Amino acid sequence: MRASIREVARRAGVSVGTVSNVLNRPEQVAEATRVRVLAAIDELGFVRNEAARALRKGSGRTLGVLVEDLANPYFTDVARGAEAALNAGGFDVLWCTSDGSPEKERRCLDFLEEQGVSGLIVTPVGLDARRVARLRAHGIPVVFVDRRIAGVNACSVTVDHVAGGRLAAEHLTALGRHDLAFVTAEPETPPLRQRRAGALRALTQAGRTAPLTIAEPALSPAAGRRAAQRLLDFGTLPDGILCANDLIAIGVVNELVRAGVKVPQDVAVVGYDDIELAASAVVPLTTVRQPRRDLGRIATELALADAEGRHIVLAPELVVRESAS
Amino acid sequence: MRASIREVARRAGVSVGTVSNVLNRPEQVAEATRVRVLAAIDELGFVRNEAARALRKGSGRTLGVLVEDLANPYFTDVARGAEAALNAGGFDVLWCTSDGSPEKERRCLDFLEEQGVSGLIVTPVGLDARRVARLRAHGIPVVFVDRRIAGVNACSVTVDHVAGGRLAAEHLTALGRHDLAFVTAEPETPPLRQRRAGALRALTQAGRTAPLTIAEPALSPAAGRRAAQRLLDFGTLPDGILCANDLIAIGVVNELVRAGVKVPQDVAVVGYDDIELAASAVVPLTTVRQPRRDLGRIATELALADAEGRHIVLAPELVVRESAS
DNA sequence: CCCGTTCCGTGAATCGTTTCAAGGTCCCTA
DNA sequence: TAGGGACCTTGAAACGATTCACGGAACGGG
Repeated sequence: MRASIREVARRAGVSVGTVSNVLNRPEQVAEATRVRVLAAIDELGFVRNEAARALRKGSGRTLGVLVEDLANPYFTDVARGAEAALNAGGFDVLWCTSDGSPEKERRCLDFLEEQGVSGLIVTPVGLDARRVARLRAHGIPVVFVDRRIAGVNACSVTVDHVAGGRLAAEHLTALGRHDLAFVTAEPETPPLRQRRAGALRALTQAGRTAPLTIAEPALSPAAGRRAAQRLLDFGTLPDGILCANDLIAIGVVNELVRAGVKVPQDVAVVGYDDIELAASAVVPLTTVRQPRRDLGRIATELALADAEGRHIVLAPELVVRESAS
Repeated sequence: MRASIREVARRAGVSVGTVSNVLNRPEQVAEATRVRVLAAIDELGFVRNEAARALRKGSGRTLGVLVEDLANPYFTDVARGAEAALNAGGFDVLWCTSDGSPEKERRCLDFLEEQGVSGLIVTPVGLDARRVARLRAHGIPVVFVDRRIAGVNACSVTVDHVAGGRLAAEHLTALGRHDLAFVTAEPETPPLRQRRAGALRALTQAGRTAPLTIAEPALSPAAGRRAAQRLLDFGTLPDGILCANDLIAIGVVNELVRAGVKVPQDVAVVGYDDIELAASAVVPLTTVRQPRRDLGRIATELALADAEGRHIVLAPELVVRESAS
């Protein structure tokens, strides 16, 4: 069915070792032989059997990337950053999504471990220290991205979300907005909690009252719309809204605009992430940019270098557009 | 480093064959033995080496899914439909993205073939008949999804985009909109061309003039905004706009709303895909829904069944919301 | 008590590739 | 012409799981 290295060897009139050399160390093979072997490979449509190669070499040339949700552009960008860096290093990526479920996360880890990945990049959901220890014991370096898990000994690349929340809050107060609301998702993952904590800290340090917090069950535009509806129903609107991410912020802005509320004149809105959509929203979104591709790239480098106990924290950056200016 | 089946066998005091039986045919192993083996597996943290298994069995338990762009929610949903169906069948998915580049598509196919996938689901970009023939000769069934390639003998699952374009156009004319524009991307992939052709045919059949066509280099909200700007610059707006997909439509609507144009009163806008964002746009989007998860699911079933020459065409459905009503 | 069955477990062969010690040519130099 | 490199090529031993023909044990019926 599928030609093996042995048949290529027979067709080219050489030994299997030579074919392998052509594949892996072409410079050690005489020009004439190499040409003959390559011709045989082409004629037979030979494709290397990666399973056999991985078995022999002890580990593959793939890295596992396990993110929470590929429908969220934030993760897609992290993933792309990782992929670019990996391809440059001659590796390929095995993608998995946990969909936020510890159960599915476990299944994905099983899969990736069985596949013999030589490293793992994860946005952890329910991952425990024991599992990570086993992975490391099996020679698979683990790098956390976007968030860490307390007490687990693995590298991580994160963004300083506390600083990000602070940036957002300080921007709104600098604009003279003091009656604020914070829209987040429930249950709150650590990054979301940190953003809110950063904002809160900035406000209390400035002697302001804590913002009203509204939680919706998802991080989607639909959730944002519902949150804005709830605010509208209260009768009295805040003059500034901090959102846990851009998708929610887009929903909030859409609902406000629809209700005839002027953004930013009546209510200023700040998002988080700076996804591509943010700039082309009805009212271009002021937001806190995360260096997403860098997250992916650096995580990859740590994983490939099999680094120990390094924790990289990247700085977020405020991007001012019209929705809060 | 990583325990093998042999060490498990030694620890449990049985032969490797028995361990393999516990793993693959547990009912054929006596209760007491099985318990002992499972305990050994647990103590050693044994994980099956999929490379060895795949090598011996001749092919893995994975399917390759190669889509154009995971950042487009359309593909994410197709992908999810496929994953759900695959997991149900005991398979796992290897994701790849071609980013619309034939070169990257080739690399991904090489990768997937080396990995020994037992089937392939592809939104083809530059795939030629020869390559597909080779894949089939290697025992890998290929299923095209979203679009087909002329003259290539492979199963396909597509949506009737001509009918979809027609639905959109007829809806606008039924609303009394006769001065239309069509916003698309350049270069136009077959599905886009078909949508436009369907719309055009519906209009000419109704004795209407062809719509003005505007092409932008991408299928993004940013592109939609630019297209709308160009329309605004013309001075005289159409009263209906057909968009090649929802992402573009969202950009168009956003820009129009920003410019003070009333949607749908002044200009009605119709999208295509019915992605999640469509329903929570500033003006909820009237659009043509594609059964995306069904696309993924059916493609999976065809691939697993190793079907021959079947071409499934699914029907699109008009979803009327506020942007054109 | 013997034979047939059923139930479990064994161990060696096998998958396709990589690796490496060993051997073979050829050429250059002394 | 012998000796020594440099350069190529070979062949066999792994890697770890699966499979299967075979054999031992236990049991029941005649």
